[in-house]
Amino acid sequence: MKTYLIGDIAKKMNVTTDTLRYYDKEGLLPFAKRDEAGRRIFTEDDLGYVEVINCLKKSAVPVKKIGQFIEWCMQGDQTLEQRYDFMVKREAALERQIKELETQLAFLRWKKWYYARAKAAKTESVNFKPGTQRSDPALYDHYQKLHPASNKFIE
Amino acid sequence: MKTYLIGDIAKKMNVTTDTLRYYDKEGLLPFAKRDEAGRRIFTEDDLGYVEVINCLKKSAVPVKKIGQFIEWCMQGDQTLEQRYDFMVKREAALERQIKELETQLAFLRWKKWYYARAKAAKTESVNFKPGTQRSDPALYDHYQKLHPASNKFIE
DNA sequence: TTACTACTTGGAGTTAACTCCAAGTCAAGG
DNA sequence: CCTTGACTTGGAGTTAACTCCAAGTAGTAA
Repeated sequence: MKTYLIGDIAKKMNVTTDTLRYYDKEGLLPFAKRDEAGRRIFTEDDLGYVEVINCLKKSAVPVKKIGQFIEWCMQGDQTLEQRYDFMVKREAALERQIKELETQLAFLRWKKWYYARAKAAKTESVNFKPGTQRSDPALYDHYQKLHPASNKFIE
Repeated sequence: MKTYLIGDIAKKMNVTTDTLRYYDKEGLLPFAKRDEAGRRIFTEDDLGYVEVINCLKKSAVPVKKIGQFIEWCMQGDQTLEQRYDFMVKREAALERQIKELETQLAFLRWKKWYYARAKAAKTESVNFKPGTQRSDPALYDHYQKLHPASNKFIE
């Protein structure tokens, strides 16, 4: 059966071998066996775990929590409930995070428009509320009319 | 004119006053003046900067980069180009990040479905490719037919 | 007036996630 | 057979972003 060394996995995950050894120390790779030379070997089966670790990492799940999940995987069928609950919680957390980022994106786009307008006038003051140094609320209203909320999901 | 102390801003941003003093040390709050007692005072005008800092923080922009942006703000109209470019880059980065998270969310949902199925059977082995310990590719195909890609944007 | 907060500074400590290094082992290619 | 490169361990160092003192001052409410 095809096996992989730590460097192969590093390439797949786009991390360094040092990072993988750190993950191993933290309990993320208990499934890795060793060959006669003491080198970590990964099987085709292990790639499934690697994929999960990668996904959780990219979803900003802390290493310790990933370790907990992998530990459950090692314990077999008695932890199916925990693993399901884990996925439910992560799904909810990620949905929240994406919504949060959508909000920030909308703000960034308003600021981009704001600076485009200031740049065209060669002065930020065209955006100010008369007699102040801060953005005119009427300008934001105007922006919102020009840019009705997009990025709505198809349900 | 209405002014604010550090604690007021902390409440608005939902951070501690220690965190705000750390931000000040890092150059994020150069607009803050001091009262006779040496306390930082924030004006209505400053709230605009606070809002931007908050947005960039939530978008995972490092403190140093936020500091650079605020510095440009302090330099006036000669940096409008940089500030516009900054917003363009941040918009693109955030769009990329959201797309990445959408991908991970899709994976998490598949795994949730996978564990729901395993849980119902009281054993993960119902999901395995016969003769192996890993997920049957045919199962994933099946899942994809049941769950056609949603979360597409309205353009 | 007295107590109670909220603020000030400087600086030390913490945590997560790497990142790097030294010294050594092993295997495959020429 | 020898070199080269990939691996091994243990452990130290780094970075970002806080987080937590201690010691002191200043404004507010009873």
